[in-house]
Amino acid sequence: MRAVQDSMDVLSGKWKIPIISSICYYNKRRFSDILNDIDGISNRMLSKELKELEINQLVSRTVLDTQPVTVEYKLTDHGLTLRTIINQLTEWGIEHRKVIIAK
Amino acid sequence: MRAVQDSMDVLSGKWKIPIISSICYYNKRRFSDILNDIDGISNRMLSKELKELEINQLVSRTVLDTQPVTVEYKLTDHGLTLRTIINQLTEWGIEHRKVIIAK
DNA sequence: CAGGATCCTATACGATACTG
DNA sequence: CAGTATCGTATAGGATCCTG
Repeated sequence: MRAVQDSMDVLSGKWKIPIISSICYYNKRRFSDILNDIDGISNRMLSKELKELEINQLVSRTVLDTQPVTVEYKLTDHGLTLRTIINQLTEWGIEHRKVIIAK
Repeated sequence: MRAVQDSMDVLSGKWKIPIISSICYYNKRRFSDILNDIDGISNRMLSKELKELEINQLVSRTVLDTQPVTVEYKLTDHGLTLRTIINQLTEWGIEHRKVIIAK
């Protein structure tokens, strides 16, 4: 189980996967856009989680020379390897909903 | 992002995925065996998480008529649909470890 | 063996306000 | 716009002991 626990150490929590999903879906995504994509997240949490994802090399941060400043997030090559997992989790969420409602 | 958040509502946390992995790997698994499979989990947490997984219809519980009582956990059909995701998360954990160490 | 009860701590998370 | 600071609450989780 060790390997899967390593994954969850990085991906667990309420927001990591949704954040990665947002960036993945749009390829590049600005802070405020991610904030809007994800239902219920606060700027404090988004900031904190993005920092952790950066430390774990899943996400890269680029400050754009605009006025006012905007910041663009992308998935790193390593982050992109999560793509199929994200897609499957999305499909699974839809199916899961049906199962629970059916009961 | 809604669908992936639905998934994470059910799967998030430190232990759910490792628990599912353990049961999935062995097909059937007893309480004490899962306890041993997963590094660092307490019986309190295992009990609590299994109950939640049962409520979400991912796991089924069977009390065996032995002395003393043993309890066997299996994945439901719905739980089994997580199989490929679990496998990919396992592989990803291994790769992630390499990436982090390489840095 | 499989848990429940109790108690306690850590941290995840939320709300609001502020700044370069 | 993209955060940081501060504060407060809730929940996750750990340790230990107990029981049918």
